[in-house]
Amino acid sequence: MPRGRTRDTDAQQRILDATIDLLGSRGAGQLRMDEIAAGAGVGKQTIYRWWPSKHAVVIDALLQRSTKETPFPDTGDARRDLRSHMRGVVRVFSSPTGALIRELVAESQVDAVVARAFVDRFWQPRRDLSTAFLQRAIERGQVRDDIVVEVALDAIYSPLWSRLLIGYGPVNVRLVDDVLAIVWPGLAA
Amino acid sequence: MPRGRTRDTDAQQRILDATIDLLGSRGAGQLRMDEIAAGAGVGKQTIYRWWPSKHAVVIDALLQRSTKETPFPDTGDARRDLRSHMRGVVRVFSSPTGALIRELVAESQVDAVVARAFVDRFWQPRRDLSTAFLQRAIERGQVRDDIVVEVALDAIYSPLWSRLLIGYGPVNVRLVDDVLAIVWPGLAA
Amino acid sequence: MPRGRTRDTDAQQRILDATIDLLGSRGAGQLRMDEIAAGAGVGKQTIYRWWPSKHAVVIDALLQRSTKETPFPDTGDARRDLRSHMRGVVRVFSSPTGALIRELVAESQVDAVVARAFVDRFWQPRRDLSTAFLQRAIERGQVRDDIVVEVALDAIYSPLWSRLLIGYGPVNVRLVDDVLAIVWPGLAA
Amino acid sequence: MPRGRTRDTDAQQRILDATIDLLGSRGAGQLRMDEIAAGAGVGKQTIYRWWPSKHAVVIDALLQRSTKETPFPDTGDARRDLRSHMRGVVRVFSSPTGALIRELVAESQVDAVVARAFVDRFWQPRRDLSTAFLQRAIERGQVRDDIVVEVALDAIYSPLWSRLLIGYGPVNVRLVDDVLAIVWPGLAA
DNA sequence: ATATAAGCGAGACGGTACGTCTAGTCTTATC
DNA sequence: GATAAGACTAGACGTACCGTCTCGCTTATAT
Repeated sequence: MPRGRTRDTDAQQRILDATIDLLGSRGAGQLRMDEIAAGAGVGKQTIYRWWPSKHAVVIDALLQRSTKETPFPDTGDARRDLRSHMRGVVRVFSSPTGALIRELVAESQVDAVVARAFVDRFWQPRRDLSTAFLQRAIERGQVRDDIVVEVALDAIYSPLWSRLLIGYGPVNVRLVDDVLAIVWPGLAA
Repeated sequence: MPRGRTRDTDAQQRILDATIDLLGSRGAGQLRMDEIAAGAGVGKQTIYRWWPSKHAVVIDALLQRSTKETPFPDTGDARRDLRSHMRGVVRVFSSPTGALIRELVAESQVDAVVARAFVDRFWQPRRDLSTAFLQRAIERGQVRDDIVVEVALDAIYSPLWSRLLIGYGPVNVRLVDDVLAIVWPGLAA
Repeated sequence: MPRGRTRDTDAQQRILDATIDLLGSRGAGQLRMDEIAAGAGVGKQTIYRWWPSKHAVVIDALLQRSTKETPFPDTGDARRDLRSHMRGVVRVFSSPTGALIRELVAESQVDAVVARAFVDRFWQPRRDLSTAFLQRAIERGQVRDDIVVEVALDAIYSPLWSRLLIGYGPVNVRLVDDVLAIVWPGLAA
Repeated sequence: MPRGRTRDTDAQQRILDATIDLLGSRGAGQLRMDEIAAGAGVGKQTIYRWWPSKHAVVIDALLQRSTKETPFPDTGDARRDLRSHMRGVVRVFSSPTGALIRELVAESQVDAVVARAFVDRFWQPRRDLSTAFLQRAIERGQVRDDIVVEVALDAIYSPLWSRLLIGYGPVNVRLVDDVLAIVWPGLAA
């Protein structure tokens, strides 16, 4: 065993929790390093030991919080499963996680490193799950096989994203059904 | 007419131009009040006299620059007209105007006043034109009359927006055609 | 006679009055050009038409206000006349004129032009009167003829000035008598 | 002992040094916070953390620089000792310290807090030394015991001060002798 | 009577320094 | 030796005030 004080592994968790608390309660853009540190009962240096920047913390907080938040059911009915997943996305957007996402998208406009990390670590893994879902549905013959999958997913999900980010309209269950009503005809086999 | 020296509209224009130059050349988040003032040959106070915040300037710059940038043609063929308009949007997103939009969306996550102004002054007027277009197409019998127009427009345009803001894929002419391929079947009468 | 509207000589007076009012009521360092203009019901340009800077106005206000404020009596008794004059100085220092003087001395530390103007136009004329008074007393045989007159006047008056400017002690009638008690023996023939 | 990084006394010293350099080389009123910070290699916040205002820095610079600059000799000959001390004051007034003093007196006209600090921390301690000196001389029978000590010191020193601050005449060794020639007769027992 | 011209109040202008804020780094005493 | 505390550098922010410039109005002389 090395000498000296042992690492406080709990601190890392408290930092992520404080990040979510602050962003969730005050909204995107109101996050201060001093406050994360104070809220976690931690020195700022401890944060910077593990993360290179404020937004790296936010990404990890987002990843930890949102793991398995929106699973894909597999009932065999592709439309129903998709609807179920989209409802999960709506719930996430309305939760504190929504504030984390908004914070990161805001910073993504400014900082290409954050943008890259957000896409690679948050967006793409979830997109991959959706892609797999859609391809399964194609193989089962529930969805047409001549569509561009990537763009199909855009048509399905991006209305939720643009409303989250621009705020011109509600993000709710009703929206999910309206989107499907319009998009599904172009997808169904 | 009020007494006193009148507002220097040339200075106002130089401020908006400097804003666009700086945002266009350096990207969102790289805009500094001192630099706008220096670039416009203006004192900072002159900016603050007429705009309440940096982002109010950006909104005005955006509005001035983007007027009539993406007109709606009316050939009678709704799909063709829509495609033409979407290509215009793609062009705008790739121009310096795209940087203005990204700057404002970033700030919208943080500042509700900016978010409101962006929607009311930029987004909604353009959305109204799109809405009118779609309703015209419905009346002509080219588009189904049982869709939710607002959501239909989301399905059409939001893929462009989410790619602009999140950056997971290209925003180009190809995307326009792919989106139409998926969405149009659900719209066509 | 030149064409055009004639100068409003009353405005000049209102400017000086406003300057004294503001300095007198709020103290040195609290004088703003905008407020002088507003107080005098005048545009700032009108002030700058007649005076090159804010402190040039203050000097003129001081000169106008203090003319003949502290006359030298001539009773034939040099000590008594001197005491009477010093009492006048004490009164001036306690009046709004004191604030004008403090303002100008403050600016004199910073601006050599103001310093020069203050000495040449305010200080030296008064000093000349004192010098004349002292020389008269020497001629009459009431004051020794082997003193350096300039320095004798310093010994007499500068205690009042240093107290005005540094504020370590009161400037009152009692001080006048105490100063004379100490200095007069070195002056009396 | 409190936790956390301790005050960087070297930075503190560099701030005071930069203050003296700037004031000494450019004169009173030419001191800029940004330049002190740049000259000291320090952030502005560090200055404001330890001093409430620019002039609080100047006072501390003055105190540090002038400690023991003008000691009182004690040869037993009061007039000679006084002359020696006054020559020290003349030297100080001609040094960069003179610029610090002029800066503080200028601000004293405007800011009562600075005025109070200047008197309490700089003026009064030195005045106390002079008072003690004079009382010693009285006890030794070299100076009359019926004078007001405070005013005697005014008569001695204030000619130097009023010339420093108003600038109507030189502050040099000659002045010291001339002042003593006039004032000493009123003091000597 | 009309044209011309200077002075005027109002207030916008360019510029400079201010004091504040917060990111990310560095240093100390403590555990 | 890792930690909490917190001081550190750097740099943008929004405000205040100076002295200048410009507008439309007023007041006078010259035609």
